[in-house]
Amino acid sequence: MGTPSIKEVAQRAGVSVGTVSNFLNRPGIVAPETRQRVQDSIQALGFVRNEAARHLRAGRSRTVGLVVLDVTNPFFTDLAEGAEALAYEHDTVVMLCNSKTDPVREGHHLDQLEQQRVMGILITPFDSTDPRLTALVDRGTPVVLVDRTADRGLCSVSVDDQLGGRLAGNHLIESGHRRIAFIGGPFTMQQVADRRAGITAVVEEAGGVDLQHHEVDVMGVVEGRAIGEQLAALPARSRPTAAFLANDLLALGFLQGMAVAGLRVPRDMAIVGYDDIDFARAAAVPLSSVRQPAELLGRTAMELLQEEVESAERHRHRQVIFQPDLIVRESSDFQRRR
Amino acid sequence: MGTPSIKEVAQRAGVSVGTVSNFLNRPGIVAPETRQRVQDSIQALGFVRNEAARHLRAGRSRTVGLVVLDVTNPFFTDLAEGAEALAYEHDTVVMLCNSKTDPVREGHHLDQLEQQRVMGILITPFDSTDPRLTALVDRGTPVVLVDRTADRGLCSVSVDDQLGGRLAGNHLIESGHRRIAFIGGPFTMQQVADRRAGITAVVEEAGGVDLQHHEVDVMGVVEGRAIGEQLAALPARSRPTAAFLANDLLALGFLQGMAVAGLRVPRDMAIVGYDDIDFARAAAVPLSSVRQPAELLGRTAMELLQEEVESAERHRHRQVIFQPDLIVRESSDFQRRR
DNA sequence: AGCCCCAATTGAATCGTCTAAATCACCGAC
DNA sequence: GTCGGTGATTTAGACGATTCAATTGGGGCT
Repeated sequence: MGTPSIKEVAQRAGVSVGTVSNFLNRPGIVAPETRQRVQDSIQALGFVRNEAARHLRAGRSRTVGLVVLDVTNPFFTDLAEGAEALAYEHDTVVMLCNSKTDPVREGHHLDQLEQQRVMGILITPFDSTDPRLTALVDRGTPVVLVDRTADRGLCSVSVDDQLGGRLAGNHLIESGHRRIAFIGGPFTMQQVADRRAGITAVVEEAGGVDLQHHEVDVMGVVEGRAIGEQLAALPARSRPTAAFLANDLLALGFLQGMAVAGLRVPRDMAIVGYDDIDFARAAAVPLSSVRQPAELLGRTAMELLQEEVESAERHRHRQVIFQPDLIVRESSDFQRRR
Repeated sequence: MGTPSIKEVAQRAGVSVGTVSNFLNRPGIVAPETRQRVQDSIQALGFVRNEAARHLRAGRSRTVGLVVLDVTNPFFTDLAEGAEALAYEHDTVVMLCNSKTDPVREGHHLDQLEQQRVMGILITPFDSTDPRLTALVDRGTPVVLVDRTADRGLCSVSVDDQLGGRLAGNHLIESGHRRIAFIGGPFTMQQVADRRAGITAVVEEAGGVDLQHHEVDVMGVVEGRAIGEQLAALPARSRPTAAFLANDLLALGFLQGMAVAGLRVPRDMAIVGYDDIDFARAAAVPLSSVRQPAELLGRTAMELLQEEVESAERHRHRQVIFQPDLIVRESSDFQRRR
């Protein structure tokens, strides 16, 4: 009635279940005409392998969990793309989970993934020091941090966010800006904190530059626009002349806010975003942005995980760190006279 | 060594596996102090239920596959939100799969989901007549079409796309537009075809209106902007004065294209989008859009699926159809004198 | 004392697949 | 004609949780 099992396939083909299993896993050792009979039987019955049984038997699932902060952010889908590409080569499936920057949702997803005994988890955690993560590892589920640097016993793949912040800051300072806004949040998130630390450092080194900080709960277009309108409403004398946003969605929103308020970009307000997502380039005013190699991040994270799974015991955790690049476009391409 | 099983929990608590299972599934029938002992044992060993084993025994998984055309489109994530909310109430997990409007990827996801014996699949298919879908159902995996109307033996949840097209078309015609562009694609996709049919119908009814059609491969911001720049380059005399875009991402891109070309919206070009995603409202020029109840769609689809799974045999497939609403905002709010 | 009943617990069978060891059939060589 | 060998196939447990029929141990009642 339900889906046929290997047993029924065997029966119809007049062989034992072992042979069918061999056909599926080691077709080479099955005699050609037997192979044909089994093949026909599978076809006729519409047999589909039962992954749950395989998994139970193997003790390990063939899926990898990928938990990201925001699936609507192209940065994360590009990242997922990279991870999936490599997973595909390893005959492995990726289960995409959206935590929406909410620790409760994140926890729920982790629970589910652990119950499913996933091969491993790639995660951009809300809080990378969460003890839950190491607990997972202790109980046998490998975890690789993505877009976060691990300090303790974990693999991680990240981009030097401090450097990213410095690149953006230097660029704005060199363009003559003396009042700069940093916008991002929550500040407790490591990436945001690092980017902020980067620009803060160069601002202090430069001297005579005023850096103000604006925190948001979620880094989306809507929030960016709100902050943009808020800043635009300030009198020109005290308003920042440049803004560095901790991701491109914020920056795109911010840009919209400027348009609504009638401020020109970059003349009245220079903008630098982060991630360099595809439509940063396609924005009304093409957006300067700190580029991260999203796809490579995802691919490398999956690589580390596969490595960890395969070499098991003698695995040494690694922290891979990539360098960001500043891509200057029209939104910040304006020399401000002192 | 690996994760402890129910057996080890039982041993440590000095009870049988049956009792541990009872504790997990029907705690009420376990004596209070036994319950405590089992609880302690679980805690001490860090026991985590093995979903694969439950699933194998139950013959049915507790996860539902949700295959969407584009996870970066907020319409689909809102939809996913609705589906997940209801899934949560049914103690069920949603596996989000992104087909990226690519039939090959879609097929791969369907294969994986079937091997996992998911409880059911919610899908916005590339092609709703794909025989693969009915094959799935025949082999025992319930399928609910989302944002598509099923003709044959399937449940579906959709929005009246022809009506949506009519609403947009009427609005533009009544505002005095006589040269209108419809932009979307691929035209083979049912929703796109229906929206186009809707506006085509009202255009024909009105008479004296010129409707031109532009097809795109993928409905994203980048494509919208490209078409926008293309139309903006036409001489004002022959250029359409209004555009109806088959989704909001296209419309947002189109709007950017106008800004780049220096055309004013809505004076030089009126714009109506589709889906009414959150940041249609937040765009530089707030976007008129045909609203679909995304979250409700997702929730209802999951409802139909749960219903189908539970009532099994005596289930009658249903096609739920919602009505769209036109939300008029600044991007089309301009009376054009004839 | 004998009986019954109820609550609590146990034990065994089951789900579908995989694997290692065992069996079988067949062939050629001595 | 027997032995060894090879290649193909079968058999018999696992894997971990669930379920249901069977068992145990008290109480309460007559």
